[in-house]
Amino acid sequence: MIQVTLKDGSIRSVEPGTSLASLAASIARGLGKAALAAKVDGEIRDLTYALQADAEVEILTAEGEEGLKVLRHSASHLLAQAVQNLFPGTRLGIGPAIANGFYYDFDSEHVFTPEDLSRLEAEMAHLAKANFPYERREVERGEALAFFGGRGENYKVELIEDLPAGVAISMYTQGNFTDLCAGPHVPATGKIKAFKLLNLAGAYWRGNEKNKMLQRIYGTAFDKQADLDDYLFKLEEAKRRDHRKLGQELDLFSLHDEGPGFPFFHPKGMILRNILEDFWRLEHQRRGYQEIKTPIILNRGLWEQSGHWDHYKENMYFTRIDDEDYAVKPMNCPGGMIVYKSKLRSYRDLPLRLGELGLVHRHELSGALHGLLRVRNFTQDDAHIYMLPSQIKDEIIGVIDLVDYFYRVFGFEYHVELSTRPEDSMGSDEAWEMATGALEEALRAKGMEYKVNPGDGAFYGPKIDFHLRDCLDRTWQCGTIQLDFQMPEKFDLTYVGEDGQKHRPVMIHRVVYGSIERFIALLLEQYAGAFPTWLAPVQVRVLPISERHEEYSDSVVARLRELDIRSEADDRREKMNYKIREAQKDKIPFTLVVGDREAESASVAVRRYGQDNAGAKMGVEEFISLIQEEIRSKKSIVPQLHGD
RNA sequence: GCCGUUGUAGCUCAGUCGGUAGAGCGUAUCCUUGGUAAGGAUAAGGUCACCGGUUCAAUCCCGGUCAACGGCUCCA
Repeated sequence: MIQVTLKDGSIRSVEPGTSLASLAASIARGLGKAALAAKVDGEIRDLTYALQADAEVEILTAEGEEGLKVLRHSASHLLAQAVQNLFPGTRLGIGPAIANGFYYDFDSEHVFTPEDLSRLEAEMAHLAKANFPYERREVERGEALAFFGGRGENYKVELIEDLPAGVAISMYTQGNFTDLCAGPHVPATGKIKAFKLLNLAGAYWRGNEKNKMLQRIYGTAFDKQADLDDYLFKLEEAKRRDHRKLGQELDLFSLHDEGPGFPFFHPKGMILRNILEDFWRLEHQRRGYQEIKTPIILNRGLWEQSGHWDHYKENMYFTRIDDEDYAVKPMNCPGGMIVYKSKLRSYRDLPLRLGELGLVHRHELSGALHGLLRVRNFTQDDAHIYMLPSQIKDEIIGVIDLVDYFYRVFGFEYHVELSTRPEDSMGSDEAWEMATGALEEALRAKGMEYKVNPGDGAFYGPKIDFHLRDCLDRTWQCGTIQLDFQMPEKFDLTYVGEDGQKHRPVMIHRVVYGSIERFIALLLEQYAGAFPTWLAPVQVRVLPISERHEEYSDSVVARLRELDIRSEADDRREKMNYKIREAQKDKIPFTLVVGDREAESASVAVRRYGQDNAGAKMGVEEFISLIQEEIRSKKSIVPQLHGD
């Protein structure tokens, strides 16, 4: 007998050779039915796996993330089977489970259309009903190559050839379909009950743009239809809070054919921008930053000196002035260098923190543009910190704290990534190691968790990136801290040390919002367009009940405006219900209804955004202190994200 | 940039199997003077993305361009 330790700590004795399926069934009949796979000593296995020695076992069901992942991976095989049945000759790429579902990449003569998706779903349902078991077979490399080679599956052959020697090569078969796959899988296709194919996309084989583009089909699968319906509903909800839609509805900004990727900001969008910038200036001033502004177009020589000409040219725009080459700045740093060098600096001046809200232009690929999240010109809330080597750690920590403070104010959750040296970069290995080490050290000192992105750094230095999430769960880099030993060298930056000699400063490039545009997009999605009072373009709308209340309504607006509370009156000849509805649709934090009763007593009837009840009547001055406190405290209510 | 889809009024969308277009919302004007999510009437508003081709005739069919959307690649 062997001893099996279950997740709850209990121990069971079973015969050697007992399968995980029968173990699950012996624990509870329900578990036997729900089991999809199991974790044995940390490794996820098929239920057919036979236990041979003492082990820790956790039965996985679709209730848990890992079980759901196995289910989705199996669903991708089901899709591949359906595709090959309906479109014979289609060659297979890869088909993994991903965050909220799965995909499979295909190479087919046939170009898949959205209509094909429902046909494929029907075929998948048919194959699921047949309840084919997923059968695992481990084979020799030669056999695997012969099998897939014989079927013309050149992508699978390539995968097998790249597998390191000594690795077990396994194939899974369900009915008439066999795929190269490490597994594990659910016991049989019948386990896949609730699934949906979502969209079609092109994807380069192995993610390399030099390779052929395959056709990718995305889908998702859940344990129960109700869960699937719930997920699809959430997707619809997410679309409702899409910043592109809200930006138009709330009249914040627009995008036009005349300037693809170059956003137009409307009056209300400008209010928001300006608030974000005012807040930024205030907080930076408090932390010892000074502000500068450098030109948007600068001479070619500067960009050659900075390395951008060699390493960033594809992303830059150029122009000619008086027969000389100029470039539109894609980054603010070279201009900042010139400011640093405009006078002699002493070690006493360091750390020197120079901030710049700089408008940069980058030529992004046309297919990459996305609302305000990916544009071709944007304002970076940049700053460059010039310092002594001994100040590096404290300065990085200072920036980490600053970013954290900002994101907290807006109620953002974020995660951190550390990006290391890319292939196309400049500088010595030692400098890169030193810089990367310094960033890591600061992260460790803050006790922050982070993910490493090898090769994702800037061409002049490694970086710490802060990522925020959009309404569709995609993450976007916003804040970043980049340690740079190259630019000071390239530009021969110096400071005069205690010893009276010239020394080389170290510098940090950093942004907090990242880009004002991107940050606004994420704020819109974060609040679903219902901005907290301090950010709302219109904070108060006053609704006079009839024409004879206009005078009073105007006096209330005038009083509020006197105190810089952004207010307006809606004195259209419309019914109260109509005006209330509009004020709610415009997501204005406070709607004040004024009629005879209010005019007589210098009061207002306050209705808050999103609250159904007719609000309380209160004195004008009382309302003013309420809203002022709310603005001062930057109070925000973050609506539930993603409904979960 | 690549793959796929889409492009009709300010917005959301119908429609025309080839005979130059329609609704709702919004806007304007008039009526209604109203108490917490849509009162009524009338009117204005479109080179059917753009450029070519086929045709007696193109918004519709074909080709190209541009843009948007979903991805891939890339990135704040």
